[in-house]
Amino acid sequence: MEFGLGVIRSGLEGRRIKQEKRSEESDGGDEDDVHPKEQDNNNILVQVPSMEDTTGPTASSTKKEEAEKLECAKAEMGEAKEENERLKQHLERVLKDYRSLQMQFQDIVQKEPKHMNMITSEESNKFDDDLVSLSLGRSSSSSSIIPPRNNKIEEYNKEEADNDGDDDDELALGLDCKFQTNNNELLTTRNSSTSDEPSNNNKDVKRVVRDGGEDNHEVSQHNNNNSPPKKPRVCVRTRCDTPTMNDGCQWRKYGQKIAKGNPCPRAYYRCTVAPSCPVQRCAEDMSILLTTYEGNHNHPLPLSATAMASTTSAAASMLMSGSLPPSSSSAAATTCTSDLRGLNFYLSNNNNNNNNNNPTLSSSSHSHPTITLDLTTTSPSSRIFHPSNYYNPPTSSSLLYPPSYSSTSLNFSHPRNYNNNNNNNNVSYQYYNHNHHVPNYNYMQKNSSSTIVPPSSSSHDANLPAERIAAATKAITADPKFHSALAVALNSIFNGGAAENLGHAKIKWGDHLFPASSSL
DNA sequence: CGTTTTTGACCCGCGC
DNA sequence: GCGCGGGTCAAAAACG
Repeated sequence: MEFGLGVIRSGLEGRRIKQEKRSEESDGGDEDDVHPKEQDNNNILVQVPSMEDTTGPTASSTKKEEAEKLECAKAEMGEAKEENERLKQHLERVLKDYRSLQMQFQDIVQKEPKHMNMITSEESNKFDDDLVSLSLGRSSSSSSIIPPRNNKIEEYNKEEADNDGDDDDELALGLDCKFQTNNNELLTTRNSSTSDEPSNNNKDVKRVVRDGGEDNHEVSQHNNNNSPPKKPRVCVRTRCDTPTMNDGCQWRKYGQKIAKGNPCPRAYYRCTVAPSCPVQRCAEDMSILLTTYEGNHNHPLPLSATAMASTTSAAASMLMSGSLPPSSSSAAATTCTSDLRGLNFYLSNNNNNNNNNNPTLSSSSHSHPTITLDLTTTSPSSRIFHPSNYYNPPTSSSLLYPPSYSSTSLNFSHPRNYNNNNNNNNVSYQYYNHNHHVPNYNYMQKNSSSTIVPPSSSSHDANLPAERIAAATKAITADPKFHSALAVALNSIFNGGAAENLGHAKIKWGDHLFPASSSL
């Protein structure tokens, strides 16, 4: 961890890091998967001097030593290979467990349709994991969303009919998530317009507003004010040492500002494949990286980027659909935050949390509706759904959130570091490992006009995050009150390369609490 | 030479 | 209306 180095490594440092990163990527993704032991072995092999260098009276003994070293290195390499095989088997086993878990999940959903608030049980039964689309490519119907509840459905259907054909072939990515049902219907949650659309597409926003109550005040206010709705933002707090979070996308920095009261500059990034994706880093704790996603990708995403995109998409869906519990709710783990950019709150919240170190998901209020996924902390799974263990009474300032936006925090469990509160950096570390499968983005940029075909889904490594994210996204959008659904999504990301901790993950659905890995 | 980063200027929304 | 701060622009610099 490089405390004090600075958030945005300006000048040479930042550039050096990026260049190093590029060189790593250009070496080929598979090489990044080399087990540390194998890397060590490679080093050993390289360090073995050439036989030609051994001359003189000590040549024979040197040769002997070298031969021993070589044998030793070979032995270690063999061990590493064996371990690699074991890990592969482990991964396969976890995948199998995961699919088994999916089956359990579907069984539960089918048995208890009462938990499905946003969609009917029939619709939920139609879902097939193989048919889940995360809206990561071209969408044929951008306007189809989860129908509103109550008697607004008719109105929704009317609008839907009027809208048919208007948005065909629209590129919609990022903050959309879409489920394809068995009868080829597309169920999409839409939170904001794509960059190609007018930003004030109130119709889309209105459709995801829940009827009645005060949960929808944020969006309805937009409508009342005749002002364009602000795009939802999804903040992801992670611990990492790099200037930006490696989320699978390629970002280009276009600006930097010194935020008042923040020693770390806030950098602005755009997705270089297409505009509209600013990313910010802003933190007091130098190890904290706050990445804010706003807007939708309007281009196909590399598979490795779909995990974060779909997670943020799902989170934004929850936010904009008003499915997050109101701040006044007595729902578990609900806290109030005054301001997204009031990072003091988040940081102090964590720091003062008596080592609970619970990852939190917070939707906070500002000019933009924002939801924050706090991935910097860990929590014992035994506390996951016991809010009294980690609920922090809101500070006086945290109660000052504007009424226009609900301010909500969800808590979820992070299975990693189950017993290790001091190893927070593992979170980001594992995430970066996850990006070892990042495709060659230079290719994408140079061939931006051509169709980008994602890697074959037959690859376990590449497919795993998207697969899990798909299930998680489905869970989130299926039941807006399912707080822990986001945990599924985030577990999906962070468990991509470390199956050994899945045994600590628990997923709650309705009254059911079951481990993420059924056999562990 | 093309791409990316840096950085000061500018725009705009919001609060007072 | 004014000031502040967030966000963006664009020219210059840096880099491979």
